[in-house]
Amino acid sequence: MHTQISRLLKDLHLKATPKRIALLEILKKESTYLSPEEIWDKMKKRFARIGLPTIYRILEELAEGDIISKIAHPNRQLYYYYCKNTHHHHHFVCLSCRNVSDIDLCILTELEKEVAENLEGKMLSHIMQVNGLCKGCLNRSGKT
Amino acid sequence: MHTQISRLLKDLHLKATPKRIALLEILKKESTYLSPEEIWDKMKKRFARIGLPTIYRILEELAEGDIISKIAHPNRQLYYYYCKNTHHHHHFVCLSCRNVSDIDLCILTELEKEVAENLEGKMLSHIMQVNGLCKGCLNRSGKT
DNA sequence: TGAATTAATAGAAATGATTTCTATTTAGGA
DNA sequence: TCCTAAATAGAAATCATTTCTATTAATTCA
Repeated sequence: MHTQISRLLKDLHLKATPKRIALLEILKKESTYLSPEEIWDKMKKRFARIGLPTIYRILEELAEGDIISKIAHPNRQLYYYYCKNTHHHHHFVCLSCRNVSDIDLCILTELEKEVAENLEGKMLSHIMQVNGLCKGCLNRSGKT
Repeated sequence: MHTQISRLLKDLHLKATPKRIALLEILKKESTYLSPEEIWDKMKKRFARIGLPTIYRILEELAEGDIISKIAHPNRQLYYYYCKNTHHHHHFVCLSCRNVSDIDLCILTELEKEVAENLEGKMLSHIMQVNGLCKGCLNRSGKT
């Protein structure tokens, strides 16, 4: 049902357009992170006319609304991933197969405390991501 | 003395060229992070002929050798910063005045443990950076 | 239900940080 | 001092991302 997705969008004050719904469905279905162009390719199968800027815009809106998460790849490209896990956490991303695992180490409170108490500053955002090779890719490479 | 800087470069198997030495001097002198173009501007005052690609190349070499550190700005540009602190740590970067403070919370071992034990994966790299407003900028904005 | 209103989109074009390429120069060892 | 590999200049290319404007579509509410 699109109902839940529509609600999700409405809650963000975004109109539930077919393209936004489809994009979210695509990301939800995918188990790995995707690049904007890859998402575009999948969208082109559903829509005769669809521009890449639309993909970028929707991704940005959804990431802004914390519906999807950005993956910062060492190659400096951005990728996007839909994560069911809604509480604050971080990701271990496999650079080989693009799988994403949650890391539940919560450093958020400690960081905020450190910044507030020791530095007397204000934390606005933080980036925290672990890149590596997942279990599956390690095993596979070992067998080569 | 350039001697220490020369040694630093030699240890990385990089020739101690005047430009590499000057770039490191510039970064060492600076208390904030700088963009490649800003570094270029400063270098142009010392060298009649100097190309921006050279700046990028040197910065990459030095960052690769852990002599300087990259600052990933939310605006998606890279900045560079010379940090005296040589042990593993992370940075609190002020988005307003560009000051950098060290954060000594060491999550590295916990992360590695989490990845190795829970996920059975291999950590290759991690990004961890806290963005915000430093004490000085907070006070300044309060007085406005 | 059907305009009216406002947001969303297409498509082309621009942007701009970063990289690549080739000829030339230079550092550092022999 | 000479040689050779490494470093650099300068121009050009790359390419992810953004901007712009005209057009279309979703929602509102009479």
